[in-house]
Amino acid sequence: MPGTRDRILDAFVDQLIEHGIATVTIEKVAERAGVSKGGLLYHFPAKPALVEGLADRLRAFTDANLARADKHGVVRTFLETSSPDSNEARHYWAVISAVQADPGSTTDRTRSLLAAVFEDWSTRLRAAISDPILADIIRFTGDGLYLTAVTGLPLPSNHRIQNVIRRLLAEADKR
Amino acid sequence: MPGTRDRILDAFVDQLIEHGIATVTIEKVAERAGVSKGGLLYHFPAKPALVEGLADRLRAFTDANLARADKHGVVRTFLETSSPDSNEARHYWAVISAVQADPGSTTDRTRSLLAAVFEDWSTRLRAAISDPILADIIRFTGDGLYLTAVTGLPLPSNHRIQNVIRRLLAEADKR
Amino acid sequence: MPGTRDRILDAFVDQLIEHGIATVTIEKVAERAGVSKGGLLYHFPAKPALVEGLADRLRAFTDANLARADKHGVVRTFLETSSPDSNEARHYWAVISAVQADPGSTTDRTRSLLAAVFEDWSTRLRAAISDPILADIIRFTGDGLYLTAVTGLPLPSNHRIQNVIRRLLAEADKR
Amino acid sequence: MPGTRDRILDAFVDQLIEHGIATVTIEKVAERAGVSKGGLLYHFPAKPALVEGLADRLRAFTDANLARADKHGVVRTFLETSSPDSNEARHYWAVISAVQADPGSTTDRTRSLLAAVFEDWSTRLRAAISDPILADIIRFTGDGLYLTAVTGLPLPSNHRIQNVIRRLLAEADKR
DNA sequence: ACCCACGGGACCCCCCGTTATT
DNA sequence: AATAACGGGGGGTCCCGTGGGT
Repeated sequence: MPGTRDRILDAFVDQLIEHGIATVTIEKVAERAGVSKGGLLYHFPAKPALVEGLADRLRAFTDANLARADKHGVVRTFLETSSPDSNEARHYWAVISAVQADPGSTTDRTRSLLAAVFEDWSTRLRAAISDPILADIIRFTGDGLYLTAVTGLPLPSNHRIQNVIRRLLAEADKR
Repeated sequence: MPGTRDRILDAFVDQLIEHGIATVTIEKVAERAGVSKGGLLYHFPAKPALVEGLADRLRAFTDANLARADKHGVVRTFLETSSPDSNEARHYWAVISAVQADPGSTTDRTRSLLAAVFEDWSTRLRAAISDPILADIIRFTGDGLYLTAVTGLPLPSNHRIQNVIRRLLAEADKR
Repeated sequence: MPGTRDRILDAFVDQLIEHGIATVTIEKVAERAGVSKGGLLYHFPAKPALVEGLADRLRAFTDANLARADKHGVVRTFLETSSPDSNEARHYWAVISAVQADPGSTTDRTRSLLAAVFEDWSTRLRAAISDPILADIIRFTGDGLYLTAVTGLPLPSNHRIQNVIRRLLAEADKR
Repeated sequence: MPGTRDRILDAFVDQLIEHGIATVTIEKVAERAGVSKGGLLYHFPAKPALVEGLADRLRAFTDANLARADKHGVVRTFLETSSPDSNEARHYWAVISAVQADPGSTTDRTRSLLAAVFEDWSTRLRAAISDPILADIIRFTGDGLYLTAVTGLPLPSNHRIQNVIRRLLAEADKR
């Protein structure tokens, strides 16, 4: 059984993905995590701390994926972790949502953790692909794909998406 | 002097872009628009109606840009309107933010207006570019670029962005 | 076609009886009457005036019934007008509801019109029935019956109610 | 010192009886109960819950009175509890007022509690009085008396009221 | 480590009544 | 006689965070 802290963060992410950041209240998260509100606030003294907890886990997930990228290939790993179902992607979106919805109540640490994750992938892609412009294109395509999915906008058919991925992989190999 | 309705919607977009959806309260919007709370609610009886008003204007902006695309070129126009400063992009983001923050309180009309705008650009790009996979890549790159900017994530230097755009324009011309 | 004033008062009574005094807003009444809110407020400058208009009509209905009582018998007429469907009973209840819900915003005129109607029936019953105690019993039974029905409490079967009425008529005749 | 819940319900009843249901706001009730708005809402998450709390207490008062009726006589106890000053009568009226003012926001539980109290008295009266028609007359007279008092309509002199009660007691004894 | 009871601020929205206009 | 647009107050309730207790 995972620790209380992790159960709380899981509940936060789940609630946000399912119903949107505006519906994420301390009470609902606590309930989903099977704790009382007081219990939650013991672990995370206030809402920004919750988001920071998410950012910390995002950092951890990213580190794991970056390590995996050494063996499986950077481009492939990047595009895989961009799938809206991956833990990294879910946390990525959760933190972005929270920060974006109310930038005023975001801790500096959250902001820099988020930016670092973004930069790390960008750097790694540019290191792995000799053509730097193509690296950026891959980076933005991945983000566009992912954000389109996560914002609920209509996605092209899976077939088309696979074609996009194949093409980018091929281009990256060519150079 | 623009009509009250439009002043209200302007204030809504401005507040959201500047401070995030969580800070958009009826009262602040009313104040920014120079109208009383009651006056605002006369025109938009509830918050979802405000978002729907935004979606209507997004539709109008998109129509104008789609028309312009016939003369200026689809790819170029698309990438231009993706600039976070364009009226279309601002409305696009505002509506996405609102829908995403609380999908439960979004009208069906808002949802379908938003999806239609997305689809219209996608269709137009695929019609203008003979290589359909490239069309999708351009589409997602544009979205990724735009959403990165608008979510406050670190953007690459302007130089790099221009290179990406130039490359995509060249590729689209080639085929 | 009835005048606007009467259409408004009809709408007021209908809305109150159907959905309760708390749901009676100027706007809803206006809509039901097919007038704009401004139109309504032209005829009744404020809410207490509306209730007073109702009390005036209650007075008129009561006068008609009191006149009818001379021919049809006081007890019988009283019990008939106590039926929750009669116009007098509906107005009676509407005014009582309004006064009771917020005695603070009731005009003196409304209050005295209401009391007068009550007293007039009481006096007339006592004049018609030689036994004054029986007259009071009939009076209160009628009110109890009526108020039970109008407050939505469970009524005895119609058979039982008819028995009550028959018994009271017989007793009144006896003395 | 009574529990917070009870202090809140007391304040609710007092405010309603003194100034009418339309003046019963959460804030005023909280203030009268010496608790903050938030504190009140902790115990009663919404207004209908408050009314339901009243209905629960009405049920309790009624049970106590029904028990007392075994020793003191049903008719006498019924007419006594119909006095507008009794706790049962006050709660009875408060719940009826609330339900009647806005039937749409009444919980099913409140409705059935109210109806059950009404029926229980009715049944008990009919069991105690051999003449069922007289039982109904007593029932409605009691209600009429009580509701007349509580709605602020002019009551006959106390002397006349006592006569009515004496007469009914005598009639009930006779058969 | 966790929970219950509570204070208090804010937000949404309702609703009344006024004013300018026709 | 009637309407549209608007100002402004207030009520319900949500939600955060605190503090005492276990």
